Amino acid sequence: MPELPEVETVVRDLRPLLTGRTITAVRRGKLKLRRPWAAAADALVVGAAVAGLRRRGKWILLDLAGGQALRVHLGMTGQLTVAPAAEADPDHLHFGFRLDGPGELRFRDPRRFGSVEFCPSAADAAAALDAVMGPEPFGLDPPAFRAAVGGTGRNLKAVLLDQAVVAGVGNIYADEACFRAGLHPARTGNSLTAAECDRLRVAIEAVLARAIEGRGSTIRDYVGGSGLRGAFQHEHAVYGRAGEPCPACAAAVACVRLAGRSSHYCPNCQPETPSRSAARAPRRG
DNA sequence: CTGTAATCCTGCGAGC
DNA sequence: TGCTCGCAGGATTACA
Repeated sequence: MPELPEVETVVRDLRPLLTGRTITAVRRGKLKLRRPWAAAADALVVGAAVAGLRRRGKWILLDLAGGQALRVHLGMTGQLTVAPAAEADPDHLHFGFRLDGPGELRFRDPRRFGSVEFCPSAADAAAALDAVMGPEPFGLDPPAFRAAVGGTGRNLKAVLLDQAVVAGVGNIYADEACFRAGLHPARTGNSLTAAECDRLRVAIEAVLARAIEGRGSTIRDYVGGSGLRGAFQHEHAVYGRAGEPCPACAAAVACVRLAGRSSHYCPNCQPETPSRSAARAPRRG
């Protein structure tokens, strides 16, 4: 499932492949995606050069030289790749942007939770994202983070999934961050001490940075912009490992439902009722 | 302010 | 082996 590290990997892969290239034709599938593509946008995109790519949370903004943008969300199973134009179409292909030269930018998405939209103004599109999304999770402001987490009675899982608190965290990295911080995901934000808030903030940044280094987690469908799979799933401490031993203490990883999502944790390293002896972050090796 | 659940969707694995 | 069924979940919305 593409979360921040996966989306960042796609952007980094695609940037050198797309920047400076011109879109020469647009192919579109018939099936609807999560958000609509305006039919009139086909003509506006053809002839446009790609000025750059950026990521905001789990969103991708593909800037065009004329000041417009394509806004992409990978949803659950979206794949945004550059492939040889001569390569046969895969199933579930929804967009093909032919480029000058041999390549084609393709959007494939079996489950169709993703979207590709044309934005007349890249600046407006970026501002719209900023308006609803919290800060990027690198270089978070400690007091602001403490205020956001400590000021709510929601559980940590819900808080971390809330894009308005921190942008880009999804189910996998919410669980992994809680594990690294030694915090039970059912703890409420306002039950955390300042030190625990700080630990959580550091854990979020660390796990996301490490996951980017591993090119993200490929659970099922995810691939980067060049079609390569991720490797960070091999480093998951708790996500998807219910019943398996905790890497820190070998206790069986537990799975409960929080905020409507499966939530994995170590009952030993992440006690629900914090005690002084157990309130230490587990080590990962 | 909370939480819960439905909505969108297909693939896959478990169970029989 | 083939069927059904439940689950996976990002963002949004409705409702309790």
